[in-house]
Amino acid sequence: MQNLKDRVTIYQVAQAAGVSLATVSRVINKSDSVTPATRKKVQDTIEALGYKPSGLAQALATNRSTNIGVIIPSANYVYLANMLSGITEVAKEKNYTLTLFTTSHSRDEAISTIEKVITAHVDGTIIFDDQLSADDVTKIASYNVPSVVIDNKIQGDKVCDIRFSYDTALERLIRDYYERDNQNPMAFLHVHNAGRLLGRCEKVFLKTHEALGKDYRIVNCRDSYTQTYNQFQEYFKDPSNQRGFYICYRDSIAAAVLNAATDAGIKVPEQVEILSLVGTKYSYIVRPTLTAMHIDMQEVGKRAMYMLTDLLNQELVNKTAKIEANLVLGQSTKN
Amino acid sequence: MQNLKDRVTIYQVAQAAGVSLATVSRVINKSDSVTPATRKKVQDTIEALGYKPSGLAQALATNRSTNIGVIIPSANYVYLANMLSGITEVAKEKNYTLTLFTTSHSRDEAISTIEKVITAHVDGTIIFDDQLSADDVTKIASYNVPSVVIDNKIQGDKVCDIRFSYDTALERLIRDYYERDNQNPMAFLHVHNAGRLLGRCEKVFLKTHEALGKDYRIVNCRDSYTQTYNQFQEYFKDPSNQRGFYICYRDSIAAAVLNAATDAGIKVPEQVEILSLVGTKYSYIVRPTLTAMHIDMQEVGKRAMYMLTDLLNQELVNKTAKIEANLVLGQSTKN
DNA sequence: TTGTAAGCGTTATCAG
DNA sequence: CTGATAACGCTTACAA
Repeated sequence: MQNLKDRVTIYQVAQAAGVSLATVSRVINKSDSVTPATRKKVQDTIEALGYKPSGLAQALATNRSTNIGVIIPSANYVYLANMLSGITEVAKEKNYTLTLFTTSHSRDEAISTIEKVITAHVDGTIIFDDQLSADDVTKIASYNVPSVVIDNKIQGDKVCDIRFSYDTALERLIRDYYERDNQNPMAFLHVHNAGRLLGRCEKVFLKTHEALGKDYRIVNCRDSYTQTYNQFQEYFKDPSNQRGFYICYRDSIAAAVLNAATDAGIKVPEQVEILSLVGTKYSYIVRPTLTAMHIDMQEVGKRAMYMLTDLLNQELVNKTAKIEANLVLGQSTKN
Repeated sequence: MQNLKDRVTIYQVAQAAGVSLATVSRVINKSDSVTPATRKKVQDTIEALGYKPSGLAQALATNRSTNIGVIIPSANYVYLANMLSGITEVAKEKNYTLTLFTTSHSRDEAISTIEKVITAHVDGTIIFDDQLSADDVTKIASYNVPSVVIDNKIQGDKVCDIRFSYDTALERLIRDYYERDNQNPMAFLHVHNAGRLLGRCEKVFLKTHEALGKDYRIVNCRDSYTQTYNQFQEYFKDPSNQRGFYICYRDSIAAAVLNAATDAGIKVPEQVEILSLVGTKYSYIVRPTLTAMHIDMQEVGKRAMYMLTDLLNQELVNKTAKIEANLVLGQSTKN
């Protein structure tokens, strides 16, 4: 244990132990070809000097940083935090370190993120970000960093993906609703620029309604609890809005609609029904509980990290994984 | 733009541009001493070849990784995600990259995390983790990596801290409660190993009750919504528990108590009052809304990152910052 | 089994 | 203003 400013280097250890740096290197890399005696000697002086190898130098020499990059729009969403948690778990198991890149939902940030990822010299990336296109991912891959991409259909030499499937569950839910002879049109809360996932759901919503020949509503709103809450306080003043089924992006938005309704004395689910598309644990913490589509994001994170390590070891068999969203019924819908 | 496997190096750029690598280095480092003509020539071939400098090599040469480590128990808590979000924002501004280290609430993980942080060669760390002691932080500092420590009183040559203060607000809240001539004893939900913050609050709770000569209760529970919810479903069956004031660690726990109460037909706040110590936005999403102590963790993250960059630039004036928790009244308490 | 020496891709100090 | 050349701390053939 030392207290000096400068790091102890492998060279100093070698000198103190009376061996060459190659031998020290062999010891820290657990190479077998080294006498127990010298191994011990080296280990002791490593201990005595408090030597820790420089990951930087190792990475430069081996061309492996044991570091993987995670690209997300922000750390501030519960479902992303859940995913991050799953990633960290497996990363630890596989002895990788994580570096975080956020794009703040902006294209400009996304561009500069790509640069950063490349100079950062990560061994691979996990990407869950709507700002990054297939071209961007290919560009990253062209610098020899493989990626697993979440919620985007991209595959290539060094790219695999994990896709979410909401289609079946969502379509069935819509059909079921009208079969229970509900005549109030469903409403879809459209959030501008909220990304692919919501976009795909909206498409399913539209298609299914067209197929059924049913009317529907699109309500524009923001991706913020407070703003949506305020908006729906106004919205629910109109009696014609006080009935119907509202499909919301995520728990916060659904909760905003839910609270605006109940705070205005509207009965949920008797008058107004609500669905959250991206459910987290908050869907069962609010009252009434929210009916929500669930995907275990922690599991997605783990899966992504496993796929990535397989990809890095060139032993990945399946280049794509599909994860079905699960409808969990709560008290915010009638059935 | 190239598609080859191996990275383009500075040397290849130099050769292609017909200059020495020193010149290329000057160009990418925006050194002034280089002719506009050659600068352009170099920049063009950099563009043409799609060259990105290796951060690894730069770090090794300059002894600066422009990378800071964040040490937290898990990414899976909302308030930590908020903090992370604040950190990323400033990190981006200051051109630092973030690497994430999680200790999973375990001492063993914490130990190995220290090793990892040191070999990772980060320029500094932000630590919000109860598993790391002052000694651990000092050890990290002895390897010449400065730290800002959150919610722990540690200062040193290269260490500064940000502390949370709950004492004043909490004590006043308790005194106010009994002055409103409430005779039902308050209850403190004790979570085993939940860390310093809760421990300090418990101490204030005990001291204030002793000073007032009031009875109190300690209820043991787990740091999990579901478990606490189940526990309190049982707990509230006992009529003697159906009155009182419950002080809970964080929103999830408070919501568990809240829901267990309301689901059992107990009136909140008329019969049972509830306080959350670590409030997040979920405290105003549940119904009734939760009275909670709030600290803006996003702001804490920003502040931490600012302190760290100041520390790194040796221009930090104040080695410690204190942040007062803010009591925000909701519907879960009477006043 | 161990040591020597040539990289890994930069920066930085000299001369020129 | 530009070009050699020596670090930076480590790994890894190749020799011994």
